[in-house]
Amino acid sequence: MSDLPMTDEQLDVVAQRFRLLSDPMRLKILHNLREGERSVSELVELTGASQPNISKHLSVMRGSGLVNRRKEGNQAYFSIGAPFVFDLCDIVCDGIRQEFEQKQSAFL
Amino acid sequence: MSDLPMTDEQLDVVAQRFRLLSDPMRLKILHNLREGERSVSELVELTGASQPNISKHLSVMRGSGLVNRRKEGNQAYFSIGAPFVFDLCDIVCDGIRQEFEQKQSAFL
DNA sequence: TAAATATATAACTATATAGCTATATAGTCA
DNA sequence: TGACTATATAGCTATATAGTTATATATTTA
Repeated sequence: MSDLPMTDEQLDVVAQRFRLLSDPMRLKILHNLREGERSVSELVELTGASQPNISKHLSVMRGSGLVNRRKEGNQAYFSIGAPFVFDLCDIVCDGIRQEFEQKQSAFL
Repeated sequence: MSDLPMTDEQLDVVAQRFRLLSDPMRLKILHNLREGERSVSELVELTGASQPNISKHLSVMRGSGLVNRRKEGNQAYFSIGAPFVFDLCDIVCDGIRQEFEQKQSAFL
């Protein structure tokens, strides 16, 4: 988002990206991929979600390049496709932390 | 989002933050606040949205500290409350750009 | 080949929310 | 005071989508 005006189309694309990251289960999946690739069934076990649910989230994220898929036998291994998501999450987490600190300090 | 496991509550908070940024009109408002504070009616004019719509978005973003409000007489001036949102947008925009370049290069 | 396993998809339901219209609230100025 | 302006909110509708169950597809193995 530069200082230049942005078109509505550009804003839509960016908003859609943020929307992908606005679901706790998708964040949970991404978090579990942080250490390396995982099969669908591994992610099902790690997250506690249903298999169709996980497959759907992976499909959506794959469509935007957020994750990659590697098929091996009858399994599908997914991995992080856009490492910058962790930068985003770190920034958000820092922001949340700072906000808590500000709220805390208001009571000192 | 560290390497440590995250609780479901933490994931919810982070997801909610991303959700705030997942709407084109809110991004448009934030973009228009980049150069400095604006009144509600200025934002109405700049964005082309309705006044209740703008007020609602501002209210939501204010609730999460994304924008600040300063009242002066009859008017309410809003400004950026969390500058890191622009870092987030820049990262997303870079990611989108890179993706386009990759897709382009696949046709060379 | 049949049975079992892994993943994907379809159809549905429930929920969240963006934007609308109408109205309320609050400040300014005659 | 009353008329006017700026902002906020309430109630509604339409839409998007997360999660479910059932089923399809595809691969492995007996």
